Amino acid sequence: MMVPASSREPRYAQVAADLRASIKAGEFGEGAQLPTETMLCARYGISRFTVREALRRLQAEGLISRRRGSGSIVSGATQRLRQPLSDLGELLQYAADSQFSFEDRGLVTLTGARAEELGVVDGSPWHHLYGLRRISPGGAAIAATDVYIHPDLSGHVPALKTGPLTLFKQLGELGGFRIGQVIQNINAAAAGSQEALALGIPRRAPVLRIVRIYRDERGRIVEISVSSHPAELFTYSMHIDRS
Amino acid sequence: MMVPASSREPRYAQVAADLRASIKAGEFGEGAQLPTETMLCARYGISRFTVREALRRLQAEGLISRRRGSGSIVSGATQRLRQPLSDLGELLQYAADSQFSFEDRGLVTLTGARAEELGVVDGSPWHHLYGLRRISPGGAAIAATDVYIHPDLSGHVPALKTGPLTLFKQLGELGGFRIGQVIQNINAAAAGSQEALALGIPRRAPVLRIVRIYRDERGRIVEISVSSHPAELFTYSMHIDRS
DNA sequence: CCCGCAAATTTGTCCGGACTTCTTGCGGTG
DNA sequence: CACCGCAAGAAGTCCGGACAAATTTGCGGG
Repeated sequence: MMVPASSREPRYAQVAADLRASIKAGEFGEGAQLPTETMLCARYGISRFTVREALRRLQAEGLISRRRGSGSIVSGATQRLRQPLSDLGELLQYAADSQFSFEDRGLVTLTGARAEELGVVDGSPWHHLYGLRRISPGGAAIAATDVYIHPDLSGHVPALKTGPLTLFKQLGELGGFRIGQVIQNINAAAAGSQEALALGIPRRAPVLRIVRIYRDERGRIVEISVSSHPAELFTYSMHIDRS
Repeated sequence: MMVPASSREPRYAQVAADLRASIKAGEFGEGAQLPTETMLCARYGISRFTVREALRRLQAEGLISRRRGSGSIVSGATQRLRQPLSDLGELLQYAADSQFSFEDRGLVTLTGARAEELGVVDGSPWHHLYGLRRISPGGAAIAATDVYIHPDLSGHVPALKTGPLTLFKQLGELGGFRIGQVIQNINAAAAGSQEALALGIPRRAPVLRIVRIYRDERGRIVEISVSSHPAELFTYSMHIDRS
């Protein structure tokens, strides 16, 4: 009703987007109560099922919290200060807010501990890229990243462009598949000498290392990235809600 | 029907638990296809709504992946090797698999950068505990943890017990409230001299630092914990699924 | 034997309704 | 004034049905 939108995306997503925009525009301040489910049904002219699906998304994003018998209230701003990256959209958005420049390093073979760490079969070949991520094109690097791309997609590597688009998204469009799942493994490590040089930090300084394994809808590994962030510059934040 | 169970928990949760047990018992191997939604409806004598809610939970846990037109398949075991801790149950379970011993350090006042890091008001008082987490009672420490408890709950601190139960769960039972939300902030840091000593690692060695802010259902901060894990011993793993 | 199209299968979206459980506020009672 | 119980309100659970979109399967033709 009040949400024309692309109509190619489901109704609940349109409603969620509309409510999200309202909240971010300040229409509902921190701690304010959202309209009840019944009221939203009337307002958008949709069933309660669709309203609940939309609210479920917002809750998963940490934007609202809901309590039986009480209502839905907007979560405090402090609770969503930092990068959540807990859903696919946010993960892609984070990448869009920064610039990734890389160079092609050709085929490599992953073996031994390195293969096990990345969860690939020992001795398998991968196409290796190396690059730096920055907030602004001229600024300091916030991460040094090794990327390993499945050799079946090697042909598309020359077409990959530096910029705000994620490599995964570009690969998906070039190869004709969609993102299915991302697994993130996070741990601490001491910076290697190359990393330290690239990031401008002392050798063996602590870094946050994030290994992301990207799979398509069939569960096949398409891309693996290993990012090292200087300890002071990066905090990974996430929330867990009841139910 | 086939799931008697406590009946105090919703039907979809019982079905989810039953399917989870079947999968972990090996009834459906890695990559195997689960019965279709219609079949599960018949098998449990429930509506498709309830089946879908159960499957939604399993998908959120990363146990299965689903594709329109294709079915639900059991995710690979390699995808759930490490600690996910992406839902409340898993977070509590992780704690239950280890032992936390602590000592009471009385009231402290959090100020300045420390207060900001933990997301509390500058100068507010908190009840401070300090302890070590181990896999087995005699083994090496896997984490050094500072815990800050809201002063309103100070009276319950003497009743807290060392062991597998989480402090939060104990506090909830003592204070008569339930868990609502947990926020986790993860970053890398260099071990301080006290941490290094307690964990048996070199000073300034990299550690994974996890700050967890526990809130009750009303959104009030009840407990904050700051855990430092030796880099080699701990990897935080999580998955993100489409939709 | 391979390709393309149609049909069957399976999950995704959406509706309307009913009942349950929890919260909140109101008013009556002691 | 403090306490208790009750009623209204709100989200949670569950049902049955319908259609849509994506995938797989099988059939028929080349």
